[in-house]
Amino acid sequence: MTFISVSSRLLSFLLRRRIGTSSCFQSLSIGVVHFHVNDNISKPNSIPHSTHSIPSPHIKLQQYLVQKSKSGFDNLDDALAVFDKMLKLRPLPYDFHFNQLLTALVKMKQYQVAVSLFQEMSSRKIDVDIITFNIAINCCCHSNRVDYAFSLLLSAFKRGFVPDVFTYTTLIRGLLSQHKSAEARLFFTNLIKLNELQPNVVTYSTMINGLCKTGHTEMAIWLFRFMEKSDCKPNTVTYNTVIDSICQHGLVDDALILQSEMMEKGILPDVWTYSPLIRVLCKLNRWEELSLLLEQMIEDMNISPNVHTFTILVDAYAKSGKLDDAKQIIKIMNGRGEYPDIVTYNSLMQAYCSQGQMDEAMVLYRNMECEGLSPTVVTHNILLHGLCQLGKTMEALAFFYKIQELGHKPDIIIYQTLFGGLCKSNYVDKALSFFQTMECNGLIPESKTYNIIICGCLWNKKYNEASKLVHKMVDCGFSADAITTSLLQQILTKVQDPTLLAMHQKCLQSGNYEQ
DNA sequence: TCTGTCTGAA
Repeated sequence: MTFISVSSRLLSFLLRRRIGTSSCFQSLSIGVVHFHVNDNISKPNSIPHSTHSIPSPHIKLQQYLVQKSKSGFDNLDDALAVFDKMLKLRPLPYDFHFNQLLTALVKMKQYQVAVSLFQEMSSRKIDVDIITFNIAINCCCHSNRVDYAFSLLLSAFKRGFVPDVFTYTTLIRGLLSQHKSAEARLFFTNLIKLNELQPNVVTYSTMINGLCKTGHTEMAIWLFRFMEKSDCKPNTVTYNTVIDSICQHGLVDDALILQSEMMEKGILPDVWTYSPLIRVLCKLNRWEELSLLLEQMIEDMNISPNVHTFTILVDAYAKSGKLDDAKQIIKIMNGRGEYPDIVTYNSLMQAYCSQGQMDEAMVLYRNMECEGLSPTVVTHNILLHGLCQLGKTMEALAFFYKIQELGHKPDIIIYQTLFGGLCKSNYVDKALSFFQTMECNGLIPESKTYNIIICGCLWNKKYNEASKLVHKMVDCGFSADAITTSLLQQILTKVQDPTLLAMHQKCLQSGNYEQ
């Protein structure tokens, strides 16, 4: 089956299933919370089961915090104002309330603020429990301060708290997110050996994900199989983690087998299970299987694609030159209440650019801003690349300056695109001068950066500049890629220049060609 | 009230 027939089948299928937008955006306005301040600083030791004995401001606070810990505060100042009021409230709110406030901050990803509030609570000797510690430890890990997280573990011990499975799972994730996978593995196994940790499905899934992400896929699969034999069975998240990792390695058949396995065991897949599979099937041009999988997902399993899933499809259509189908997908998304975001638009913009429809891409770029979507460095790179591909080098250069005027900092990929465009139009001197600017701006060239500009120099017969850059590149631990090497060899068949020969020698010495 | 996948674009 061809991509075209799958695409029309899929489109009509999605159109048939079009649903209205969700009407669940009800206002959840909460009245102003009034706090009373008195001088009674006594605090009950345990949370009463009946609300009769709880002062009214505490009940309001509880209701407010329950809602805010689910939805998050509108802004940080509101959260801080509530914290200040809580500090003045007498009797002091329960640790439970402070935990809810900290949880709300976590929802807002205000990890460092949460840690500051925890410190403030500690300095004021406000009662906390192991959950407060767990939240603070988690915040440290999210702020890449796993060292501080461990020092909090130590203070928890000192204060007589017994760390639980949440504490240890959080710390294991912290270590893994800091690429300390050996330490995480040691910590995990030692805790089990010492009987300090009875891992639950989250602990195992965390460990498996960390192993996958740090390149220890085999170990991850071993742990996954071990789990299957244990009392703690893998759940949807565990399967999703492993399926995603297998897909990342392009082993879609293994991933599909695992997906069937989970369904046979009665573990329900979700949108996270399907998205990596859809992505890899698109990438491998296995359209027929893609179509079947989408049908299974939407019709059999009643799982609705989300913005990520749709973007994978938009991107697949865009990359196959099916611009109309990509646009059709966006219409379907709107109809289903899944609104395209910046990533979706970037894919669409790329489709316009690859079709040479730069004007359309620019219109989309401007409209997008009207819709409140802010362009990213990726957006700018797509447009810059589009202009360079069309040979509109001066326009590309103007665009490059304009985005900086608008306050966007170019990244290494933007510079690479620019170098490629300039070299292609024989403005290699300009490229070399931008290369210097780039380095002055603190951006460190990567292998690809060097290779692009070296090729540019070679094309333009700037052999001395090319030679200097080859030496610099090799000294930085990079090597010539296949394109640079073959270009060099091609030139050498015609020109027997000693600089070129030395350069070629240097390239050969630098190890395997990077593909 | 606390822990996990968070997938999509250059």
